[in-house]
Amino acid sequence: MGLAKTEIFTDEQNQIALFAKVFGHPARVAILQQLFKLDTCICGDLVEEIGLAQPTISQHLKELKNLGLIKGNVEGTSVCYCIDKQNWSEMKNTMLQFLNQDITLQSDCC
Amino acid sequence: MGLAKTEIFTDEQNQIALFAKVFGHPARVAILQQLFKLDTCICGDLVEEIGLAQPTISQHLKELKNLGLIKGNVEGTSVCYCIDKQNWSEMKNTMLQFLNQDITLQSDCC
DNA sequence: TCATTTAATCGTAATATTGCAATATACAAA
DNA sequence: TTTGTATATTGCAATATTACGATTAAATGA
Repeated sequence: MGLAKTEIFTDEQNQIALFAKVFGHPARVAILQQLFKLDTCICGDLVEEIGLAQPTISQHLKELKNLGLIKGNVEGTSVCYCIDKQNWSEMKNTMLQFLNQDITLQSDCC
Repeated sequence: MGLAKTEIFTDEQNQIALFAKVFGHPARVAILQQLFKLDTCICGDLVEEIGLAQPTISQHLKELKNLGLIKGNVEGTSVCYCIDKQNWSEMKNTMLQFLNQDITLQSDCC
């Protein structure tokens, strides 16, 4: 198969999985950290910084953009990417709720 | 390829990606939510609850166990799974640090 | 012992992901 | 217009993931 049976899960479960999936590759983690670190926008310096081929970085950027976590502005021949703070915040709420499930859990059982 | 070039990333980036990857499938999200919800351990009721075949659930449980997020106790013919609170907490710290990167970010740039 | 129950493992088909070379596109400068 | 620069897209090979039927393994009960 190779494809998840999304129809049997809730929207929330699918959404969490979608967000998590995009963080499931170190290159995308590194790209996001770099964008946060520079605060200001960055272009294809990412290719040099990360150390993967340009088409590969471009592909990862596309996935991040598809989820709305980053946005890109064309500036001349180069493109300037940065974090979409609004969408990042919304994503964070969803993920935090999932991660914080343990605070209501009483005791170990096994 | 199909395999990530983990050697060019930091341990932290790879670890974040590993954790995120395991959350990147709705079935594993659902399993974890169910284990949290029941507080007490649950066995292969997960198979009925989730709606995937038994070998599929078993496979997902294995991945969660490999990362240390859950543990399983054999009880007679059945196996009782539950959250490993200690490891969950450690994972959460790592993920929270990643998700909270935005709190130091000043202003939008693009 | 033998049948039953429960869960893990094996094998495999269908599909997804990763990475990059080659190419295309879009813009700027000469 | 031509040339160069930066990025996106295409195509493809290697590998990973998902799902499940068939089987195995382990424990219980008759």
